[in-house]
Amino acid sequence: MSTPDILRQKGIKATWQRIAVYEMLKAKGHSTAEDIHASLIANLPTLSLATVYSILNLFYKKELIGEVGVYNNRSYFDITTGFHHHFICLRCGEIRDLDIPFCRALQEKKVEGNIVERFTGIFYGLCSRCSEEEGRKR
Amino acid sequence: MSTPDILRQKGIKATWQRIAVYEMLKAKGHSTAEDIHASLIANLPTLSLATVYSILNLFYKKELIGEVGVYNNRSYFDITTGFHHHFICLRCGEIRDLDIPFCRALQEKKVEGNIVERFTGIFYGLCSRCSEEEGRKR
DNA sequence: GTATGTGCAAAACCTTTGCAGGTTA
DNA sequence: TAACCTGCAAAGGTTTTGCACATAC
Repeated sequence: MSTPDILRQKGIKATWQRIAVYEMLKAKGHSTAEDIHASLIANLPTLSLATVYSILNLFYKKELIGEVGVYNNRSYFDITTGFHHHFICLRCGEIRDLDIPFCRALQEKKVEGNIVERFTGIFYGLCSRCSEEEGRKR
Repeated sequence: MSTPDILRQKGIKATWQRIAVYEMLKAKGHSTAEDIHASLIANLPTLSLATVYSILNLFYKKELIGEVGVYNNRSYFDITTGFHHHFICLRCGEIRDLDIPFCRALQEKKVEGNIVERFTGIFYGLCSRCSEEEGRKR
């Protein structure tokens, strides 16, 4: 399905700015507003950062995109919407999707009597590549 | 053990500001720097917000306290340090500790080949109390 | 054509920093 | 006493807002 159709399906009017932001998030994976703006501005010099923020917030509210969470005081967004965990490397900053089986409570969208709407799960540490490199140094 | 001793045991010099912040976090549970400052300022008018920030960051670095994560762009701290999940109610803002059994990978401090140092897991939704109240309204 | 989105600049917000003066051990 | 901590104010960085203009449907 084309990006304009994906947007319209969620009730989002398809402007070229929105199409560009959506496709850049899909291409780059986990990104901040600033990341996406920086990547787009070369080809779209008139696109403003405030617009990127507003578009990402709209997409998130309409459940077109998900969020990784806040890292270094910046919000990272995710093209994937389903509940899943992330791993963030404190050395290289890479963000990886994890495929951890969820507990039954979460699959039922209920934990300890509370109704779950959203979930954020982040592991922080050394990614496998960085820990290999650190090991080689010693 | 007294608060000064708890601090010193972690290699933290026991000033009255630090003792006050630690005891307030223990009393209030999950709190932001602003929360703690607001609660203390009535009795300790000279305590500055910048000091509360610096104390909480110090405690966190020394692993005396934990963190819930970032919610509404504010960092919430936790008197408990062990890995555990939280539930945040989007209606009343209450933060609850959850007792979800962790997957084996996490207990091993390793997930998919990556070494885990820290973990943040937050469920967002309607807490049991709020969902009862909402149900009563309808 | 009309409702809605965008761009710009400024504001709002939380958090950190630099430095002078004060306090702990 | 020596090292360290605190308070103040100002700066830093991200995100939001208000308004005039432009665009999608």
